Amino acid sequence: MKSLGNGKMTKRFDDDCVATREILSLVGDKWSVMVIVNLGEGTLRFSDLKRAIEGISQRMLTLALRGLERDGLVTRTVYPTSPPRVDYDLTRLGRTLLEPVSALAFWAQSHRPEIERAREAFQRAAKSK
Amino acid sequence: MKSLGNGKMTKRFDDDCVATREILSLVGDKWSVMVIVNLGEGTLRFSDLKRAIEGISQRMLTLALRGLERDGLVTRTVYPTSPPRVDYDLTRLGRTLLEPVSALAFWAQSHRPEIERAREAFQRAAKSK
DNA sequence: GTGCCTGGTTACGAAAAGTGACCTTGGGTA
DNA sequence: TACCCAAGGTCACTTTTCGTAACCAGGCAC
Repeated sequence: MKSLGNGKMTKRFDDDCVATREILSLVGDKWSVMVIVNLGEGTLRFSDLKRAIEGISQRMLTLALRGLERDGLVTRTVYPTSPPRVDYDLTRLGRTLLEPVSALAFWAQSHRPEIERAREAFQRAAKSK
Repeated sequence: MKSLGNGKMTKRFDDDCVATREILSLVGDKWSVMVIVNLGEGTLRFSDLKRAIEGISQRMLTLALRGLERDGLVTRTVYPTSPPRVDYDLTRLGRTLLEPVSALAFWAQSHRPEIERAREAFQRAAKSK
């Protein structure tokens, strides 16, 4: 993703823009990111993930996992034991995503205070306006 | 974002999980990502962005820009000319986000074919099931 | 049978995304 | 003067998606 070096850009990026956006929206989903980061540690079961990702509901976790599975980022392995047991893992492709996604998560964590300050400042500015 | 090295993880990450998620959802928004990547090139006007980001509507661009402005990632400069002119720029903080976000956009572009193949395979698997 | 466990699915209300029409302020033009 | 345009929005409305709470399957234990 180098600069296009003309100060106007637009055109070259445009071509892939729609498709890229579609893929980004996969990643952009906050739950998916959390799933990927957690699976970066290794295999986890459905209930592990549910516990690990604070605030996620069963449904949202299911949807996130289905999406990731569909896109070939996560594998789903069912053991027909009782009670049933389902393991989730990152695929090779999923692991390639781990690095950029972790970088993003790290950025989010480390710049959180700055962002919170900016939000407060914005609030104040909006109020006094 | 290093491994927690215990194969279970969860706890340490949990603490910041909710807040991190909130910040990720900012970035995760596909339109915001596109705005940031485009502004990485330099100053752009509202209409430049609208043209550059294929498929975005006026309203969605406005909302994305407001969100980014609120979070201190972009600045908005109004020139009271006629017709009015509004410049958008990344802030220092916004530029720190450029690198991880570009990495992600690059990942999305370069793995697009793989993901598309995975989706097709998933479709077929679902159909035959 | 009743209850409990995991890993879901369904039903439904709330919130957000997305769309199209409209507004404003000045300038050009006919 | 009346009309139209351009930039950068906003508003009203429709469609999607999110999120919650409840329920289901099926094996085991009591």
